[in-house]
Amino acid sequence: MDKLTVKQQKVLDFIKNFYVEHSVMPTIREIAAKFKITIGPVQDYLDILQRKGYLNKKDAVTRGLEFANMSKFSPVPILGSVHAGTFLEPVENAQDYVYINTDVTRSRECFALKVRGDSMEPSGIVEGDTIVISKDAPITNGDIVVAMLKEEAAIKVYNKISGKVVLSSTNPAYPPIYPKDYKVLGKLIYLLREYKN
Amino acid sequence: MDKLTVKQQKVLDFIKNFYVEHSVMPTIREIAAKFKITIGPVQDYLDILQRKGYLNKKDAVTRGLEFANMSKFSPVPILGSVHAGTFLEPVENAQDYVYINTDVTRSRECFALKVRGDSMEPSGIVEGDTIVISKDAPITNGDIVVAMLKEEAAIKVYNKISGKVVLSSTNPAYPPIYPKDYKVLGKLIYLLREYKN
DNA sequence: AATAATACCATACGCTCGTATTGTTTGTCA
DNA sequence: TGACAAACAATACGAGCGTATGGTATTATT
Repeated sequence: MDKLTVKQQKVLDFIKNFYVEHSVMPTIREIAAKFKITIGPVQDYLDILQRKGYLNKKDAVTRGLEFANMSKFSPVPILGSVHAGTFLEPVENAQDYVYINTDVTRSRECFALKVRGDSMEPSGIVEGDTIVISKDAPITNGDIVVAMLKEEAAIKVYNKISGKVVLSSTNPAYPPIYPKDYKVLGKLIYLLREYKN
Repeated sequence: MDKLTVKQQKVLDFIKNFYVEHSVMPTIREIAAKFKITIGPVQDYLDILQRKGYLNKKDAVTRGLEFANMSKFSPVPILGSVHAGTFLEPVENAQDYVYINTDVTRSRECFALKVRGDSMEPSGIVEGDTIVISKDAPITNGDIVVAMLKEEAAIKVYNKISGKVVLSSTNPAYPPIYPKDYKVLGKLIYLLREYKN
């Protein structure tokens, strides 16, 4: 990536700060006003910042600038909670979302769950955590998955050993399961934990 | 939060999808075009979605819609890593950021660290996790903090019992410390973990 | 000394934007 | 039955937008 002059860097910094503060990109004239210059040179700056790879611009779209390497966030619905490593409870307010970097979701279909219980505690998944599950990521041995067992859903470690599927908890208090009927809802790809107060 | 009619929900969904796809909010006329209606009713929809608490709108700002419960993200610099519960290593690329919901940081000054080692494994903090530290959140007994001990930094549980400060790991392999010289760099407020393939 | 890149001014075009206003139709609920 | 909300049409206004063009002055680089 080409280096920027001091002024070019200042323009880019302003755009970043503006975006953090307002959550929209500035218009050309807003940038011009900030630096007390006319819109002509701002067009130059935007051309340069594009050419050097720091920005993208959507043609003829107001506030249509984009940071070249700032990934986008997409809303992932929080569908329910997995309780005590056993059953899944739907959440009432289906409008609840957690916003995840698209680098992580990679445009896969995802949903999120709240963790209840301690069945996965030894692998660092504890009560209250928000876990993001991808519905269509490929699953290999050792992956952590959410699986339906009859009418119950649980967070388990998936292993297929010589054709036989084992679903195990990392907490030894819960014995491994060799299920006849099961359906893997998805694979754990991300975890969020907020420490409150 | 007031319930939405089917049509109102569709409009809200379109706005969400548009945002995910284009990373800018649609204009009134773009919404109108999508539903093949005029801009009058779209104004009605936006008023309703605002009144019912799903959207905010910046006055007279093109593409100035905002999701009411989608908080903004602010960049938190990843300053280094905490290795094996003992020392802190600065990260070379200071341009590395993790984007955190401003609901979480609450405009507090924060930084992020990569976790190395297993000193906090029993409390669900494992190797590779990204932890977000607030420099100015109040600290009370039981909080997890990053503390400087002489020239070393570590993740520890903070407790002050009858005037005496104890810094302990949750992994019993590391004995608790009753430090003479120490400085608390900040308090753990958030944790991110990506499960890579 | 010549060339190129940077950093600026000035101005104009036409379109798109949010806003505002007035009105119609349909359905729901007290 | 009467009131109200929802869902739409039609149109007008002025401001703001991205774009384009054609300059000048300064500073590096070759």
